[in-house]
Amino acid sequence: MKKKSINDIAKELGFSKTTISFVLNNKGDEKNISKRTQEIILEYVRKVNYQPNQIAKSLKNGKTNTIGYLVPDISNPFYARIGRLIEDLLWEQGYHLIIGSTDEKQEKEDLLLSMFVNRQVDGLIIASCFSDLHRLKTLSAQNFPMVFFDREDPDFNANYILVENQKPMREAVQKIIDKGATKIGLLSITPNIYSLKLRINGYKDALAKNSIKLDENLIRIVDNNDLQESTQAQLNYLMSQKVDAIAFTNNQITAIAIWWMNTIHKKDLSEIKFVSFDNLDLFDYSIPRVVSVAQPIEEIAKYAVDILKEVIQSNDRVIKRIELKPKLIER
Amino acid sequence: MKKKSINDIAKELGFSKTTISFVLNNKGDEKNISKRTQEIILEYVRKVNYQPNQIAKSLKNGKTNTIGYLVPDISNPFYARIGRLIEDLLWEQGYHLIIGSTDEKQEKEDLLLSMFVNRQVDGLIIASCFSDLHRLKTLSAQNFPMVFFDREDPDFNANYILVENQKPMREAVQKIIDKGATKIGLLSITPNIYSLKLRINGYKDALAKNSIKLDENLIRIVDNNDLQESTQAQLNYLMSQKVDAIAFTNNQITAIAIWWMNTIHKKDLSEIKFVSFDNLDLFDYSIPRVVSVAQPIEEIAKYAVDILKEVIQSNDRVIKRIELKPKLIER
DNA sequence: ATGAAAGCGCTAACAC
DNA sequence: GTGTTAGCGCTTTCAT
Repeated sequence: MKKKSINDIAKELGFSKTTISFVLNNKGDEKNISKRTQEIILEYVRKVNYQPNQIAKSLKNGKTNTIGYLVPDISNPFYARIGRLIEDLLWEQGYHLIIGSTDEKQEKEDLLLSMFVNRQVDGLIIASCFSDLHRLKTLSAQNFPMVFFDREDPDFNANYILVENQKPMREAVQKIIDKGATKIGLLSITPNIYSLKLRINGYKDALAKNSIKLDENLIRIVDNNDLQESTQAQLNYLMSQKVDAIAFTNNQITAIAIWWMNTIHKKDLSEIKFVSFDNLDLFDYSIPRVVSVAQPIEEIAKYAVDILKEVIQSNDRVIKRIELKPKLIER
Repeated sequence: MKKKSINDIAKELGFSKTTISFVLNNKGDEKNISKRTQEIILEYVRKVNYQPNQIAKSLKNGKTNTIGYLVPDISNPFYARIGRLIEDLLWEQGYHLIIGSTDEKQEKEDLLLSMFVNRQVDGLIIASCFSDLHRLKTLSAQNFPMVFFDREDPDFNANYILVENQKPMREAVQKIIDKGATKIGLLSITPNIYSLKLRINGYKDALAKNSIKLDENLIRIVDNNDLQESTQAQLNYLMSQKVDAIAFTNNQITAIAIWWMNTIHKKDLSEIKFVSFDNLDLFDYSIPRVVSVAQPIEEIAKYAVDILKEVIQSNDRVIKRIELKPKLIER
C-alpha cells in the first residue's frame, strides 16, 4: 500500500491540489475556500490519516526544520545533556535534531559538516574542533546559520556561546592551594582547542600567584584516541611523582581518574585533591574530593537555541559572543 | 549567493543535467560518458565545490538515508551510549541519526513517531513505551522498517532486541540474599512497560525462592514526572522501614539513590546493599555496594543496526526476536 | 470559491 | 555519447 499523496486526495475528492493544500495549511479562510469544502477535506484527511510528505515540502520551501548538532561525542554526559535540552527547546518550535559525533577527528567533522549542509539543515549547533577553518569561514560568509559552543577559535569570528575558562580554573586551583596543596599536577585531553589552552593557563596562573614553581613534567596530556588507557598511564605517572593534587581540564578524564583511584590504585584516596573543569553529580560524594567548575548547561542550551533562531530569522549578519560564568563548587 | 544546482552546472558547462548526474553518481563509464567529459565535469565540480541537494535526491529516490532513534531520554547514559554506537555503525553505511526523546510520555511518542514517518526516515530504532499500539501496528503492517529494543509489548509482534529481565534480576537479588539480606525493598520507575514488570517479578521470584514473605509495602514506584524528588521520597520511606537492601529496576534511580545516601541521608552506607538493573561505571567503587545487571550495549547496538538493515533491504516481512544475556556483576 | 500550471533539484527511461 | 523529458509531492501565482 503506497502512501497517499495530496494528488490522490484531490482526485478522490474531486478538488484540485491547490484547494487541498490551502485547507491543509490552514489557509482555507484566507483563500476563501467555502466552509463546506474545508469540512469535507479535513474530514476525509482525518479518515484516511493522510500525512504530508515533509521531504517534498522541504524541497519546495527550502526549509527542513532540522538542526544539526555536531559534537565530539554524544555519549559524553556534558554533550548529551545539552543535546537533550536543545532538543526540547527546538521541539517547541517544530524543529528536529540530527546528531553527529566527531570524536575530535578532523575528517569526521569535515564530512559530517558537509553531509549536514547537503541535507539542508536549517542551522547548526556545534562544538567544533575547528579542523577545517576554511570550510567554516566559507559557510559563515554565506550566512549559513551556525552557533558554536563550548569551544572557540580566536581566528574565527562567529556566534559563540562560551563559558569563561581561565579565571574559573585559576580560582578552582586556588581553592585547593588554600587547602594546602603544593605539588599540583595537571591532566588534559589534547589541547588543540583554544578553550582547553585557557584552562591550562588558569592552572598556571594559580601556581604563579602562589609562587609555586611550574614543573612542566607535571602537565600531562592524554591521547584522545585512547582516552581510557592513556589517562590511566598518565595518572600513574603523576602519582609516582607524589603530587598532592591534580587538576583536570574536563569531566571525562576526571571520571576515569576517580574510577582508577578507587579500583586500581586504591591508595592516597583521602590525601589527594582533585580539581575538575565540568561538574558531575557523582562529585558530590566521590573520593578523592573534587572542586569543580560547573558549566551552566541550561543557559548554554537556551542561548544556543535563541541565537540560532535569531540568525535563521534575520536577513542580515548577526554575530554574537556570549560568555557565561560557570559556578565554582567547593567540596 | 544561492547554492549551485545541477542545472546551473549543466548550463555553465554546456552539457545536459543527465550527463552531469551520471558522472556525479559514478555511472560515467556504465553510461558510456567519454573520459574527457567526465574529467571536465569532475574538475569543474571540484572547483566550484558543488554539493548535491540531498533533499531533492531523497524526494526522487524515496530514500533519506536517515534513521530515527526514539528513546525515553537521550541524556540517560544507557540510551546515549547505545545511540552513539548506533550512530557509528550507521555512519559506516551512509546513514544519519535523527533523535527524539519521549520522556515516557504518550503524546510525545506519538507525535515524534508521526513526525519521523512524515520526514520519511528510512527506518526506526525505538525504545517504545507502546503508548499507541494501534499506530505501531499499522506501521508494522505497512512493513515500515522498525526495530524495538530495551522494551517489549507482548501484544505486539515486531523486531525486538531484548535482554533477559526476570531471571537476571532474580539472580542479582539472590546474590544479596546470600550475603545476608532479609528485608529487601524494591524501587522502580512506573512499570507501564512489560520489561519492568519482568524485573519486578524477578525480585519477587528471589524472595519466594528463599521463603521471604513478600511485603507489598516495600515495593515502591517513583513518579516518572518528578524522578529526582519522588525517588528521594521513596528512599526515605524504605530507609525508615529499616530495609537492609534495595533493588532498583534501572540505573537512573540507582544513581539518584547513591547520591541521596551519600549527600542527604549519610547513614547506613555500609550496612545497606543495592541491586541495580543496568550498570554504571561508578558502581565499581560507589558505596553502598551495588550488585548490577549489565546490559550488553555493544551487542544491542549491533543487532539493532543489522536487523534494521535486513528489514530495509528485504522485500518480504522479517520478524526477529533476539534475547541477549546480560552480565551479572558482583561487588 | 476553485483550478491550472510552473517549479523546487534531482534521476533515469527513452530518444537520437 | 549525450540530450529530452517526465515525474517525485508539494506550494503558490495567476486565471477564471
